[in-house]
Amino acid sequence: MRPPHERIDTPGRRPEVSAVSTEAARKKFKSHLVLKGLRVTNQRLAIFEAAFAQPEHFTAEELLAHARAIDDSVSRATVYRTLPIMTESALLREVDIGSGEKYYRPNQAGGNTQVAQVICVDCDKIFEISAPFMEWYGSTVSAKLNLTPVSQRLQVSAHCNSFRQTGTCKHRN
Amino acid sequence: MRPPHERIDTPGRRPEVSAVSTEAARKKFKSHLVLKGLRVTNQRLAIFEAAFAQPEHFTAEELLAHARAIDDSVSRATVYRTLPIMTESALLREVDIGSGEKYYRPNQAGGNTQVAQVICVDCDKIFEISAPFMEWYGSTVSAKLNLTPVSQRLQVSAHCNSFRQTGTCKHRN
DNA sequence: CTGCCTGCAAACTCTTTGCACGAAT
DNA sequence: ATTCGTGCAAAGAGTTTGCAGGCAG
Repeated sequence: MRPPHERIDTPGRRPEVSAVSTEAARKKFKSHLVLKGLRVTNQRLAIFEAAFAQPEHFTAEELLAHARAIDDSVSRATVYRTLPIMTESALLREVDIGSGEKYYRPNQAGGNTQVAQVICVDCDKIFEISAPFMEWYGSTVSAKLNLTPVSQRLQVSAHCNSFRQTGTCKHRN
Repeated sequence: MRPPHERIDTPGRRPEVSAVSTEAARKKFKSHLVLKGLRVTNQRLAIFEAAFAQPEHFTAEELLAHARAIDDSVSRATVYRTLPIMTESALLREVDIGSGEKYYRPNQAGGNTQVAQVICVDCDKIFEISAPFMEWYGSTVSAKLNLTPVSQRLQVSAHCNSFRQTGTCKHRN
């Protein structure tokens, strides 16, 4: 097997959410709300802004904290109610690494949806790698079972090499 | 990409846990307990037997029910305390499909540990497919990030084609 | 006999939900 | 003026844990 392309997001090459793409996403978010007959509330907007200001994957709890910094009336319940809206509209991707809590991340404009994750088991830091072959694999395998593919995920758990030596991970914490 | 080999476990070709392999596993289980200084209790044995009698992936709750049929003194707590012992000794594999509860499955003797899952989102039925390239992928990608690979998982979520038509899945239920 | 193992029930974590009030349209 | 959205707190699901008594070695 030879993976088509690969692009690794390391700290030195982090895809920052630029102001322009955030603006486009904001528009898309509001449109989506209106289209679905949902209301454009300050809480929903604050949650949106907080989500798109995150440089890394974030949890619901982290999102709550940052959203409250923007609008302190935001409640945990509203965060949990807004997250599905944002994932359904493809503004966010949900990343479940099997750690109890789910992570979220703004989707790139291009809809770069075929991504594998490499997870540092020492600090839960998530690296993402473009892996377009996943989609091909999903289709191929589903076809053999007479199923219609919905999504696929590929995750690698790994130890940080510096952890063994220093006892801590430089990635987070 | 061209996956090296593939083997799909369909109902017609289900890898039954044969009596002989169960016996080998039972020996391994007892050895493991002794080696770790753990005690060989009736409850642990009942849980082992129940696990290896399952023809499909099973949950902790299902395992509890079947273990109780063998020894009705088995408690939920002991099931949850025994599962890690059995996964650490590689007798069971843990399969997390992100559905709230974890699934388990006896490991094949050969240590067929590189398996992808295809999950029917309608009924949660889990198909397994040998995918040895996962290991290669994990190593390759980890190396680039200066990490040491621990494990990898590849999962495809899919709709059962018959579900759209009949409204039910023939796989389970 | 000693100390690990057990069942019970309470605790825990993350997420969802019922309800009455409040705000967007 | 409606009706949907909200915060609060309680409920829920799956899993873990503290404790006192029980059984393996």
